[in-house]
Amino acid sequence: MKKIEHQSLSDRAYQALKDGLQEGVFLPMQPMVIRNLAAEYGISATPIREALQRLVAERLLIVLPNRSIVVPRMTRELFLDLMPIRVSLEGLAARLATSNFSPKDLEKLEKLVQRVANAMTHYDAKTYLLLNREFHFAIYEKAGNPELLQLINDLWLKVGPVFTGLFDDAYFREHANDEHQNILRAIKAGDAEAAQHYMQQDIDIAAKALLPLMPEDDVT
Amino acid sequence: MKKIEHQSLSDRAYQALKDGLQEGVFLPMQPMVIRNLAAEYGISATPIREALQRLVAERLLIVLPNRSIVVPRMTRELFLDLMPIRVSLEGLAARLATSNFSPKDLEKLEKLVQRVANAMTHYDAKTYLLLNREFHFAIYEKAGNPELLQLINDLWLKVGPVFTGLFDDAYFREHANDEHQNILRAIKAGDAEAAQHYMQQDIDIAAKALLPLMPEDDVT
DNA sequence: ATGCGGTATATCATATATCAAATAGCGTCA
DNA sequence: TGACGCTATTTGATATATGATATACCGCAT
Repeated sequence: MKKIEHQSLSDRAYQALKDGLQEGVFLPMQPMVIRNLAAEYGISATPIREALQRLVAERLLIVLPNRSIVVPRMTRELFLDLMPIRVSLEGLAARLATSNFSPKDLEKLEKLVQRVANAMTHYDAKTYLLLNREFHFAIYEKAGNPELLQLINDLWLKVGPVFTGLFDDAYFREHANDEHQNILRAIKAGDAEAAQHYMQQDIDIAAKALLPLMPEDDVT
Repeated sequence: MKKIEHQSLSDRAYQALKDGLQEGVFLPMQPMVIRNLAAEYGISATPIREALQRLVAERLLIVLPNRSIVVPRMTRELFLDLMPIRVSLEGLAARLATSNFSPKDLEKLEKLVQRVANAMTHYDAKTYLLLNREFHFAIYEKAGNPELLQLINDLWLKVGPVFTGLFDDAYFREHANDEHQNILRAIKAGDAEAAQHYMQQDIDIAAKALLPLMPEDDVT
């Protein structure tokens, strides 16, 4: 008998909004009006308001001076602030994870590297992005540090929407999977420092590919 | 004419609760009952609930399976999870900060190191803790990365309450300010790598002093 | 003494009404 | 035409009532 899982409306609204964020449904700087969202989701304003406030507390949304809540526009400055943090935390995660892989885990990781390569060969940006994320989190989860995983997940939610620009960069397209292979090799060799190094390289290269796409500071 | 700053009840409740957290007013694992807090603060349940949910979203509070909200008890495991993150982020902040100090900033930092030493000489734990925090954040703020500063601030909110145990450790009492002096020297020399290294040492030494005080995993 | 069922109570979650604040729109005046 | 004042409207914030869920307590049967 399957346990009945109760989920509050607030939690469900939160998840729906978060999915919408990930899918880029909400335009940056466009007010997310509580009453409209409530009507759209067929529930009252309260759980919507709670879900929005929660996303604000998680810094995925911001409150403007007129109190409306919006998806922040990614700016060059914010992007530059986030990158060293990602390098630092994701490098740490790769280092912590390195000694925690079973042969089965390694096999899975190998398959992911291959599938990433395949997606790139076919210029399949959408699949690439999904698999890239899967590859990275297959490693970060092995770090065995829930707090760290959560922080990294939050970071990805913030910068995720701009990853779609990665395929615009020819250098990136050609070298993107090199670092994945280097990371994999280091992990297989149990070389935590190397894994950290190549993970940081991967993030650095991606950041350099994306930076030209970042708008100058907000001109709202 | 001073601008009239409007602050919502929800924001004010949030700040009051956060202050309470910092001062250790709320016992770990003791339910924070919305109605009681609302009565105590003289406002309705809604802004209290919002403030609590916000603190949950920031992971400073947790929701138990029975839906009550509590301050999580710091466990050995959580502590061990948080420390490498602190080492990583606060080391990064020290490194980023190193080239951003004016002579006046350095003077201020020097005074703080002296005052920390003074508090230790007088076995003044309370003053020590305040000044220690002030010293650290004087540096982190110089990193010029608001996202990073926020993350570090959050981490300090989580582990802050257990810092009171630092004075219990004789080794720590004797060596605590050594690293501060090393950090200061590195910053004055503009040596970002050294500043990072000594900052990480400082956090590491403090963690080792605190670890014996950490209870085994939750036995609620 | 223990386990079970039912009821009462406590407390969270949600809906709704109302209040508070911001903005839009309109008319008037210089 | 632009600035100002006023009103209406929109939208967030809060209060309150009610629904939903969890827990405590009691009585009864074994």
